[in-house]
Amino acid sequence: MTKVKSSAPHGAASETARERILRAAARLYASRGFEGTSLRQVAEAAAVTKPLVLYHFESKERLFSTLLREAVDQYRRKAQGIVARPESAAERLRDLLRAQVAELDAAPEVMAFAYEAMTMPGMLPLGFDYKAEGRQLFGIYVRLIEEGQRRGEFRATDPRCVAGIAIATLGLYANAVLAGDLGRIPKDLGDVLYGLLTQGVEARRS
Amino acid sequence: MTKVKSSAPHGAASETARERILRAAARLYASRGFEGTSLRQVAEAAAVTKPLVLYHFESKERLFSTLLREAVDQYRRKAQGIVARPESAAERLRDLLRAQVAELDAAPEVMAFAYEAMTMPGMLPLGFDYKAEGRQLFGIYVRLIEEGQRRGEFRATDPRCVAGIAIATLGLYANAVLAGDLGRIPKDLGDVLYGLLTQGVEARRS
DNA sequence: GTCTATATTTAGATAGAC
DNA sequence: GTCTATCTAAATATAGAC
Repeated sequence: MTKVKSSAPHGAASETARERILRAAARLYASRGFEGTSLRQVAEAAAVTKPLVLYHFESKERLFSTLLREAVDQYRRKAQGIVARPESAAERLRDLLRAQVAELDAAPEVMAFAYEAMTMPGMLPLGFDYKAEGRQLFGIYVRLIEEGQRRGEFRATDPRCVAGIAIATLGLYANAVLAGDLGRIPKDLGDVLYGLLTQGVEARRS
Repeated sequence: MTKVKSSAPHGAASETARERILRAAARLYASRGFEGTSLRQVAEAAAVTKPLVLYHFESKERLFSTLLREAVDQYRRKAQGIVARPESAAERLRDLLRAQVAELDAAPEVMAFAYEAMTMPGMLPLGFDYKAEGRQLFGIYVRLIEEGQRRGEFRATDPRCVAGIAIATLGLYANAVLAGDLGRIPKDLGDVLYGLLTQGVEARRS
């Protein structure tokens, strides 16, 4: 711990250079990909110099992996907390979608970045299997659908397809917001997605 | 037209260097993105030299735009042919999904490449608005859903969310195949996706 | 922690022989 | 059409002052 000479203490509101770098990197990686983003661009977007980025994160790869690990850990912890609840599978699916939509709305650049890193066919030469983390989140959805099927709440269909639909759609919305095609995430996106996932679009005869 | 001195005539089976370059580029762009893919990598994957790539395509950007235009044109023509049929909206939606799944299965690297280019938040400095092309395909889905709603076949919900679900899911499967997470596209993916999109996962009381 | 150099590698692209 | 050799610009990363 070094001496605090700026106005804000360590964890406080005023944004440190390190935090600015992480935010700028998430946005750039989401937009241009890992190899499409240079340290110069990150430094400029964060209003610092290139060597300072390397001072804080050691290398371009470490900046990427730090960012990804933090994002995925956060999503996974929240998701695990929701699926562990003693409710019906349908209710937990609804809450899981709502929670992920809330995270998407709060930081679309982080979700777009994480989705891209997870689904990208190529494997970046990082020191850890970052895609295994993403598969865990996917697995949470799959197990929830399977549980609902065992309980008779959900019909027999490929649970991985259902999980894929949910995650892919969140990724698409994240990209749409970042691209400016969508001003903001619709407040009820979680419920709309839940409604489509469980009921479909087809009109019912009453 | 230059003199034909190799064994195969212009449009024939034996793969030309030009075609090998296009295939290799689709795969690499899908995996690593535009800026993450170097001409050296494209040349190596196509088993030619770097200057030959530039001889055929003039620049890295022109290689990318040639590839994207051909892919999107193909998808759009086929989609327009299907939605113009005199059938119910539900039947056309099913056929559209089946057709896109067939294209996904035939060339997953092309669909993954096109999906990534279309949904990527950042805009590459190419000479044309390549994302407008993708929005046309999206619009085909949206109008089909809206028509189904007017006919009373589909219930009232956000048609853009339905279109997004369909397209995003196809993109995810394309990436999964390319990444090796999925051996092959399931034969019935079009029907499974259609079933989920129209009926949802929820079990019905009979 | 933050900066100004600068070293080193690799990128996209061209020239010119065959 | 395809190659070898080479140019120029930009990338990641380091050294060292403050």
